[in-house]
Amino acid sequence: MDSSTSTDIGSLEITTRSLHDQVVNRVRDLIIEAVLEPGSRIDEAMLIKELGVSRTPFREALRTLAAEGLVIIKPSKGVVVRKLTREDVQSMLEVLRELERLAGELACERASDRDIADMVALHERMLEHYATRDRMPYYKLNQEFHTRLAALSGNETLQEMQGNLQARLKRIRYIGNEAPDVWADAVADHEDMVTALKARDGAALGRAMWVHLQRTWDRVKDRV
Amino acid sequence: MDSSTSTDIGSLEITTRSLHDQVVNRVRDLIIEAVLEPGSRIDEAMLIKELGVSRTPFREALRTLAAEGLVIIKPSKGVVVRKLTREDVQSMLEVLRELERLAGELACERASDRDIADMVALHERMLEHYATRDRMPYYKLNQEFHTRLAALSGNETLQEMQGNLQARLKRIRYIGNEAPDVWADAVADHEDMVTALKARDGAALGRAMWVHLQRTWDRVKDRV
DNA sequence: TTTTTGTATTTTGTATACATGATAAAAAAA
DNA sequence: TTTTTTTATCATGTATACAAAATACAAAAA
Repeated sequence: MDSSTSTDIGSLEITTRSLHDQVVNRVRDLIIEAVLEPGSRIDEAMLIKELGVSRTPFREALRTLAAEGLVIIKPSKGVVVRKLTREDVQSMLEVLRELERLAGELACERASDRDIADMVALHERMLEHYATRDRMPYYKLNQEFHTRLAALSGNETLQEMQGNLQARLKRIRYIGNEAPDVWADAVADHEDMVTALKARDGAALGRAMWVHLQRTWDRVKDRV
Repeated sequence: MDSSTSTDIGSLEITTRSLHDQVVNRVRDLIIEAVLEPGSRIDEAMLIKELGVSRTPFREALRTLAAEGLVIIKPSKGVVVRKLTREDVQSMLEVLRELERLAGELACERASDRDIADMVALHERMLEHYATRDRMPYYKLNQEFHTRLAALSGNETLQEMQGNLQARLKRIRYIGNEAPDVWADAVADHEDMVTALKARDGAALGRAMWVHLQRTWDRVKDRV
């Protein structure tokens, strides 16, 4: 073998992910960050030039994103970024609420002490960002908190579906956290969650997560 | 306009679905019916000849099916039909259980009297097939029962995710119904559901559906 | 002026060709 | 004979070319 691959140190591997995967992730981010605006048409010719790929992997990527519910492919018409209606958001949060409640219950049964300690540490870092009112880092850790709690459920399907809904709702959630009093409520909710998790009280954690997402809906429902 | 389109009678429109959609549905059925066996490699060259399409729509279809969780695409290696492990099935049923419980609760709130009457009628048709031990037609109506109940929830996201899990588990469920005593149990479960639905007792219906799916797991867990 | 009809242009859908990486087979070395 | 290395073959990934449909535009008729 040649010298570049002979020194095979752990995480230094060449990550030559397929173009498909790269395009999926790139375009997904563009949608989540609203660079590609909800409801707007995706100009294939323009984007493939921008991304420097051919139509084949790009169109395959759109099929994947369509299956994830982020874009709508209208046959022979084109592709538009999915625009969430009020009903869409409500139905997603209604489902996400149950998924996260279940995640909370299962996490209390299945997480290791170490896992729980990590969650507590994550929560404390969130509190620090709240103290200094650093919205963006708080927001990112918040996403991670929910993602990791889903992981602690030990249920892959749950994790997958929670991740999917979280991606679809990402922008919405960000919007919902703008008012300061709302932020304080969210922090209080998290406090309840962490308390329940430390006590491994599944029912209480499930309830806390359910309530948290119910409040999320209350917060965002007037803005969609 | 010309004469063929001037008489614009409702459902007479030309349904020239894209090759992509046709291939997705066709291959999905092949997987569900186990013509393409779990764990087996999908021979692209062979199947496109069989289906009479070119690689492009076929490969796009595989991306869609991968996103649905029915196949696994291994980069540069090929595509295999996803083989469900015991853990996969358990995690799916664990989630499906909660989704259907939620569907039951919401259906009691949101379904019209007409909807409920239709469900009861469907149930009665199922009983007839049970009386004559016609397994296949019973099985098909059973699928429809669960699908329609999800629809009555009025929650599109729930419907979508329930449909997805149902598709992934289709074969498993069929297997689970083989023993006659098991079948009797399932019928009894459905009796409880219909009773609760008629009374619009959301909590009871939710519980009945939860229990039904819990039993599904008990039935199939030794076979996967 | 407005509507209709035909035509040009653009966009989308599908097929095919080419490139790259993986696997299997054969040849060379141990 | 076994192992290694090289080479050939095949499958997959990507790009491009061609076909068909949709849209935009212009000319003709009302």
